[in-house]
Amino acid sequence: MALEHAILVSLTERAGSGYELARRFDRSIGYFWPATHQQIYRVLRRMEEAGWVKHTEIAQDGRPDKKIYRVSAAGRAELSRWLATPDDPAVLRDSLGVKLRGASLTAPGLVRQEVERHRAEHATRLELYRGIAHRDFPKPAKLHGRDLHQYLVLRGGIRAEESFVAWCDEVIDALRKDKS
Amino acid sequence: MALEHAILVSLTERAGSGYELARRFDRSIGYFWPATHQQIYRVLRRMEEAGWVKHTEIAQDGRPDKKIYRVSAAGRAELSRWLATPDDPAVLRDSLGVKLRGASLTAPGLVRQEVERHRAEHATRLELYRGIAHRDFPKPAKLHGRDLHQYLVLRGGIRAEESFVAWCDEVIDALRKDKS
DNA sequence: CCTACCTATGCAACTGGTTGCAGTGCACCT
DNA sequence: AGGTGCACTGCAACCAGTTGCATAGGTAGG
Repeated sequence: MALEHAILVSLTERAGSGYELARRFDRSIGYFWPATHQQIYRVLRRMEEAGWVKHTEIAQDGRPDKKIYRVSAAGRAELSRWLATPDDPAVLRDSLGVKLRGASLTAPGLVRQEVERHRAEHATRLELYRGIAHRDFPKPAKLHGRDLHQYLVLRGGIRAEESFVAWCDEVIDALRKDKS
Repeated sequence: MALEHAILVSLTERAGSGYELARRFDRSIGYFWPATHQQIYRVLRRMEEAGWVKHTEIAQDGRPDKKIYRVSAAGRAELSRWLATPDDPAVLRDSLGVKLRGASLTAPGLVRQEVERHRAEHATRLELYRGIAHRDFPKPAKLHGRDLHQYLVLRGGIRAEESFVAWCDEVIDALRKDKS
């Protein structure tokens, strides 16, 4: 139920079209709340019906018209309401855990390879996050307000990936030793 | 798409009814792949149609009849196939990140309180996991095969919760300092 | 005695998210 | 000239997961 609110946060920072939102999600919020353009379009329409956003059509030449959405007063109110409402902590859900539990039901080494694959992908994402942190927030101690919040979210991504990679290493190591 | 496979893993370890599976999910696999009894019943029926499991009805007195499911040869084959198929790494999806990004749009301290709440819940879960690890796996260095795999999954949960709690502390600290 | 919870299964309605497809026109590369 | 890819919107079908409810007898506690 937070996609609406993720969109409200993003549109509050800066108005934009569904397409632009999808790009933004790909590049930043989406690292922590993924969404496809389909979903964004659908939710935007629903949000407009609820009166949380309104759009103005912009004709462009050379490329399709676009609809720029901006947050209404009702949308701001809804966002405040949501920010003040506690919600349940997110749960872990990773098929790699299931595979690991079933590891002894297949060829030795097979699941280890899968763990290695995941490790590599998470390490790549970690590097991506670290790059963003380095480029966009070179002096984290000086940050305040919105910039600080954005940085802290990124820190969450970095920590999550770091710990995932470390876990993969522990698993790979243990599986290697177990086989010998 | 892994619920089927989580069930296959669990039923391979030991046959059981839908209800029992739901209990087991609550107590162990479900920490890493949550599922309600509704979903389990529905998926079990689908799996039986696919020929992956079959059930035998057990009449009980005093309590309702139950259907004990066990994995068929086709189910074992499907599980092997799945174990050998790579899948995409799980993505982070936590509304707390969205709230943090919107923190400056509301009263100072409000989002910090929510982070504190989440910290407390994750810390509780961490203690739960540590307790299980301590009780069920007192000598981790000696583990092999299935026990080792189960332990490693638990380690993943412990690491994830540890890193989440540490992140919360970082966030709480930074938000406190920012306000002054 | 009454309430509340446990075992055990299940239906129905809904919400959220994914996948595949479709159309338009420009820009770039070969 | 032809293909790929980007910008921009959207429909339709599907899959996965959640929530609320129903049924039914047993056991434990106030």
